[in-house]
Amino acid sequence: MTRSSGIDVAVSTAILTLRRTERGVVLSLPLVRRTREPFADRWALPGGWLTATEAPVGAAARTLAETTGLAPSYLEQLYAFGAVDRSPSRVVSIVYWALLRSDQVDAQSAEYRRTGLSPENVRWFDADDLPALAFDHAQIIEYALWRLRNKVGYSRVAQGFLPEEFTLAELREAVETILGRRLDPANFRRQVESSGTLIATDEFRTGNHRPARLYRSSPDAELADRGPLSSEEMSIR
Amino acid sequence: MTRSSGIDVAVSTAILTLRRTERGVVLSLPLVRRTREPFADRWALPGGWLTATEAPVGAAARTLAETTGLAPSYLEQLYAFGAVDRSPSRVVSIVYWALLRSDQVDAQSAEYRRTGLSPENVRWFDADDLPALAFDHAQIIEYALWRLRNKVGYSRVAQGFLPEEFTLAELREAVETILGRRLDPANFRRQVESSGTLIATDEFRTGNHRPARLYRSSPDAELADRGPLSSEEMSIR
DNA sequence: ACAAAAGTGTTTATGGTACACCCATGG
DNA sequence: CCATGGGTGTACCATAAACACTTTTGT
Repeated sequence: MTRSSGIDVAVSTAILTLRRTERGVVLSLPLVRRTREPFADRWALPGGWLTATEAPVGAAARTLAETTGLAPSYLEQLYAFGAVDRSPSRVVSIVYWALLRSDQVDAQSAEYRRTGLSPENVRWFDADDLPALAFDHAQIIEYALWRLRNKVGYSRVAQGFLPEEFTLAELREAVETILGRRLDPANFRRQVESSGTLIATDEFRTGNHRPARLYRSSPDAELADRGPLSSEEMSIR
Repeated sequence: MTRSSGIDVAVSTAILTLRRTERGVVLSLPLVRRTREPFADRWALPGGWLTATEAPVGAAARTLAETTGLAPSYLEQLYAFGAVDRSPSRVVSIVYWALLRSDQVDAQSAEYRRTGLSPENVRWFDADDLPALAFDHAQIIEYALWRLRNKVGYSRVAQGFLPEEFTLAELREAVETILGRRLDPANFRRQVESSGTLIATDEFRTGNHRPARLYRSSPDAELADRGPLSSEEMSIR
């Protein structure tokens, strides 16, 4: 039997969320500091080896939970990277990309600050201010961001960043951050309203000005097309 | 070292072309009859094990050439399939999809008929009339066709099926076959002309009626976005 | 001359964009 | 009552769809 011996399979995930910082809302992602060679002490995408009894998407969900303690609101395969020279040993990485609700990330961070114990070797970075990365992870993140920016235009992935209930201004701010440009509030409202992906509640967010109606994601559909995980998904659901 | 031992990596390719049959032009693809277990005697996508010294895209191009004797006009990664139960042994398949120029396929078939020697265990099937397939290859082909139909709407992949020079009616027939519906010739002409992806020649195809101008694909751009193969592609180019 | 495909013109609908304007609340 | 964001109305422009019409060839 001639098989592909000598090739290891890894699963990594680009985990994206929106964080409120001094310079406004920014796209952020958690990275893990490597403890071994190759690329010891460099930052890398969370991940690990694919085990014999685990589906790739399951491995992605597991490592995501291990590094962040959270469940993703969206998870999709990004690409399989397998160039011969991308690692000293021969590694094929199946990379996923995921979205986390920013309120859950904020709650998590507050919890860490409160208890004083936060995960070692995990840190959140702004997507536009990344450190030197291990392997080809810089290009991978670049591609994940491209995919996100692309998909936000024809799907409702942006809702994956937001809590259960949100205002249209909050949804618009998320999209604006992803795209890196401002949108017309009036036109944004009409587009998203006519798309039928939102459910208006009777509640309002009260603040400094006129209260804004709260919406929630319509539950009857996916945030976006996630590809052919029909069969794969069986094993995780 | 805990690695992903026990997992084999395969590369398969859904190779698509258009063939002229009794019932008009149809989407077709070559399948290979398996000679071993599992799924012996079943039809399957062309492919093989990923070797330690080969990039996945290179393996796809190689097996494609081995089964068809042709070079693809388009080649893109489709998805990495890795469900635990998709094969008796643990196999992760990195699947690509490719387009072949129909004139090259026709010439190849004519050559085989002429010489009498055609590849054993390889046969072309209509995409809408497939036999029982090995593994999860039926779903894989379904997804490849979905991707093609999707991408034909916002790129010029359809040109990958056509020879060097072609008429707008031929391009339209290709798109109509992919989408499974008729298009308005006048509107189709304007859209493709204004897209700037075609170069008009001074030649005309003479036939039963008014001669049609021949066009060729503009060479300065890809047929479609093929994802992040920047680094991978280095090794094959 | 006629059939049929190549190619042009015109009308209408639709969706996005820009922007003026009104509404409701906190201060 | 004023500043500010929430929310509505409307004109404008680009593109897609539908379809009438002209052109050019083979028979």
